[in-house]
Amino acid sequence: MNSKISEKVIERLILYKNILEDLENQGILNIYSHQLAKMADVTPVQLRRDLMLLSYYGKPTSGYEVSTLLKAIENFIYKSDCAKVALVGLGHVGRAILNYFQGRSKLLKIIASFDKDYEKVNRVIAGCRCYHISEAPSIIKREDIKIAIIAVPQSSAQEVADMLIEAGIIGILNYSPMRLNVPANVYVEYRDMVRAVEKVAFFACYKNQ
Amino acid sequence: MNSKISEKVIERLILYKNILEDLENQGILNIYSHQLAKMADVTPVQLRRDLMLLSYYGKPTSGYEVSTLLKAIENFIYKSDCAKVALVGLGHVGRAILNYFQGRSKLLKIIASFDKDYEKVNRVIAGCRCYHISEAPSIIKREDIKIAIIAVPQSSAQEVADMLIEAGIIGILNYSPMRLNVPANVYVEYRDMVRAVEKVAFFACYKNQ
DNA sequence: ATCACACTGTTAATTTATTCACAACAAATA
DNA sequence: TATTTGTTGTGAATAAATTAACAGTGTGAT
Ligand SMILES: NC(=O)c1ccc[n+]([C@@H]2O[C@H](COP(=O)([O-])OP(=O)(O)OC[C@H]3O[C@@H](n4cnc5c(N)ncnc54)[C@H](O)[C@@H]3O)[C@@H](O)[C@H]2O)c1
Ligand SMILES: NC(=O)c1ccc[n+]([C@@H]2O[C@H](COP(=O)([O-])OP(=O)(O)OC[C@H]3O[C@@H](n4cnc5c(N)ncnc54)[C@H](O)[C@@H]3O)[C@@H](O)[C@H]2O)c1
Repeated sequence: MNSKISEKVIERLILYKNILEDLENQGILNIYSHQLAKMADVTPVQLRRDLMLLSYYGKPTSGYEVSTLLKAIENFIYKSDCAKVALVGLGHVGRAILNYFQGRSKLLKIIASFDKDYEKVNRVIAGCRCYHISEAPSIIKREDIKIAIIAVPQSSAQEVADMLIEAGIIGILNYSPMRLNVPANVYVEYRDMVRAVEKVAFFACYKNQ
Repeated sequence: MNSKISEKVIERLILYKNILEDLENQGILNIYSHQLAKMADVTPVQLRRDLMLLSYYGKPTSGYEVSTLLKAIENFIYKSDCAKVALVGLGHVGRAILNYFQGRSKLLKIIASFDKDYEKVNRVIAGCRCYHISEAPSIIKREDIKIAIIAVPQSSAQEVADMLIEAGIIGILNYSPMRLNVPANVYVEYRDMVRAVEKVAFFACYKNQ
């Protein structure tokens, strides 16, 4: 049917969505492509091109209506069967994530967290209870959770991933530096901050000769 | 001189570097492009193409020598004048970063952290002392720090960025969701985990129809 | 009314990134 | 020695992403 949707377009649409949420909160009703593009650090043409994916149309006179464009993007991006998220590993990173995440996405919710440390089990952080990792398969299946965040040490990441996938997880955000071996239908995104800083350091210097 | 270097190539080179470090620790001396490519989830051709940026050559018989290829990539990626990193904001995220980062990059070191909360000032975490944010300009100038990680609340991110840039920072890794307004010579990378999870959720569902 | 304007949506052109296809090569084998 | 094998490095081809160019359109000024 559709031609393949690229990662970059989706990243940009999600960014536009964020910006539009802010604009809506500020009570701004309409916006032109060049204004929104500036806020997103893209060209106006690219923005308009990206919006072609949606079935949404602005007006040459008043530009885009913030609320309806926002809805159109949400509609395109959000898949309601991927709304529930599990978090594995309640160490430094896991807690930072949990404290930050809840309520920040209109659709996505972390509805369970897991750890192997009994000190952490049964604690409730940001409205989310922590269960022992051994309960993960049954809870993930029962709640039909499809998305997981991995924040366990590198040495446990692969075994945790195997277990999650076995239980039905199809999307993983992996904060450990471990490269995961997963079946083809599972989507994995890696977030290693060391790599991120190295990239920044390279391009910062590169830009300045 | 050279044609422009793309972000994706650099991200991949950094990933190859990581993998090669692991291989070196495992005592593996040589590796073929198809093996390394598999570990990095790229095609062998792409890997070889990427290595064309380096002035490094493998052998048709034994492939690449792990140690020398690693050095070649380090040589290409690491710019010694961007080795020092500052961290601003010692909350949940800041502490997670500090605990994780030190010693994981051969070149980069977080040599100072800053917070406005006097409770945190003078604490030493992972060998890095925390200073009051008001001291940031002088320390950054004195130590000639060029790279910074921002982990303060969204509401303070722009003012912190302005101050850092004024003090000489040219590369920022921004963990707050705030879009920063910066001069053209400053490179900014954004790491918002809500956006990341939303991307994962989209593509996980997309992949599975 | 009509014109100039400022904007959107989209086709076409261009640039960038990836993949294909193969020459060159060194070792192993017959 | 000649041949086969498996690899690298890269020019050429293809695919993907971005940018340019412009037709269409409602608005407000003249
Ligand atoms: N991407 C980043 O920015 C970043 C930053 C810091 C750390 N990290 C990585 O994230 C991961 C977590 O880092 P951290 O600083 O939070 O570590 P941590 O040691 O503070 O926390 C790890 C948690 O995982 C739990 N755990 C360990 N094995 C488990 C298992 N098999 N099942 C369930 N839970 C298990 C531990 O009990 C602990 O609570 C590490 O892999 C680290 O390398 C990433
Ligand atoms: N990218 C992610 O994965 C992720 C995850 C969680 C939080 N966040 C974001 O990262 C930022 C920090 O989150 P957190 O959970 O660590 O928050 P936090 O409240 O735990 O920590 C913020 C820290 O910044 C300090 N601070 C505030 N204003 C400051 C200023 N002007 N100068 C210096 N220090 C200042 C505070 O004293 C505090 O120590 C927030 O913007 C949050 O939105 C990002």
